[in-house]
Amino acid sequence: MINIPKGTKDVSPFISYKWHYLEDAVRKTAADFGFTEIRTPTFEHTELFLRGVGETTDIVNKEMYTFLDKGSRSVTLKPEGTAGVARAYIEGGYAEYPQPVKMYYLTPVFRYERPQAGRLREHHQFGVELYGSASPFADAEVMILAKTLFSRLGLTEPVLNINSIGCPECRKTYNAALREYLGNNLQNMCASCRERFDKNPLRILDCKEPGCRKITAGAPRTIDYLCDDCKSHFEKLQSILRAAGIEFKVNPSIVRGLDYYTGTVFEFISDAIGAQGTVCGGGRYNNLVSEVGGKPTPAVGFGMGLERLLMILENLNLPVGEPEIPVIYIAPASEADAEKAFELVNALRSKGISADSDLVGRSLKAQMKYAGKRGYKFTAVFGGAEEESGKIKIKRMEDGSEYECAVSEMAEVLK
RNA sequence: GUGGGUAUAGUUCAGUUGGCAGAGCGCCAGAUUGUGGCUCUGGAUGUCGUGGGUUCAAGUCCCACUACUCACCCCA
Repeated sequence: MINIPKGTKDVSPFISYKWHYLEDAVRKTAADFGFTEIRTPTFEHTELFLRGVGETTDIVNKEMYTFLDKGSRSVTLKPEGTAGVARAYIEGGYAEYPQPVKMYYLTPVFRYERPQAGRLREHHQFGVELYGSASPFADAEVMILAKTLFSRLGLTEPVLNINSIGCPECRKTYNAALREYLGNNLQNMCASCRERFDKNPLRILDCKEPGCRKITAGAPRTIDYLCDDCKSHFEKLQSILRAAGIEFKVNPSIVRGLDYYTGTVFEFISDAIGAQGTVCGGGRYNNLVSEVGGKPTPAVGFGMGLERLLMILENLNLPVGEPEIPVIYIAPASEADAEKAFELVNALRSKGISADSDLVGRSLKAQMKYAGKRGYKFTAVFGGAEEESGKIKIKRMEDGSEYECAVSEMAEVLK
């Protein structure tokens, strides 16, 4: 027996309708906000992620599925969706189309990690990317899109946390202030924080070690060191969100784990799915396009974990769609009627009515049992009597009521 | 990479001081020959995760390995 690779999941034929439900809601919402779909390859040159995501990040350092192909090129299964979109934006000359360019994607992403609740090695993300606008309205637009999707799915719960980590200019003065503050306490912090001190001190704010938390509790906050531009951008964003009636809280400890973020960062956090509560994370990344070889282009977007989203819906007993079962099951009355019933089913299908019939030679009673369990809305028995009279009784399984009509008119009746 | 828990039928799980492998759910069939859900009857399905050890005897005790799972780190 060969089993499924660690950290991956099948979507069985009995639950795939839940994914269709989610994906339909996602596509509809994205379309309503003026975003159109972009599809990029499942793997890219490794170099793209090194430069795009950042060489100091955990994703790049220890989580990528990287291998040499048969031509000795180093390629990597995408660990996130944004870098590939940036590459496509540059390579496809999207900057020559009317700006801003608003894109969304649905894609599998791959990270080599220890799986746990809400974390897989292959998971699926819905993401949006808005290129060519530096306005805080663009930041707000992607946040409102996410919030709208949640509401449409019946969710009030994931809380929007926002922060600003500043542009490279404010980052310089902030890092200096943070290092100065931490300097004396450095020997009391955990090993990884001591490492972060040199490479990326900002990340220390995100540490969950109780000892480090104590120390960072009074640490300088990025929002207190923003330059004038970043400050007014962040304030304007908040007033836009308030005007839109979007609840949020400013959370100075949100710093995000990807190096491309500048300025606004945000997460939608749920407490319905255990330790991995971030269902959506994103922000602004004005340096990404130039970092991977394009002209400087302001951009903002987010990634949303679909497995986590589905888990939240199920844990909160919210609707997750309906099984996709044909409208009607036609039962041959006896073995002799199998051929005629088979023809009838195919005639209905050719008129656009979804229908099924017996494929295993079961008794009529057993067929009804099957139809009941599988959840067909209607059933009808087809046999000698129906063939002679040209009439058939359509039974509504919900309440057992029957409606008689001509066999030749079935398709119209079922519509 | 680090730590805890678990591993028995398709699935959820019992299995006592070591003594014939079990239940619920599901699946298949039937309950006077053309109608489901309820009920009843019958049936199929096991390398007890793998390998070793102790013992007259191991699902049960010991060791190793593997897988799964939760948590840390980090992230969706």
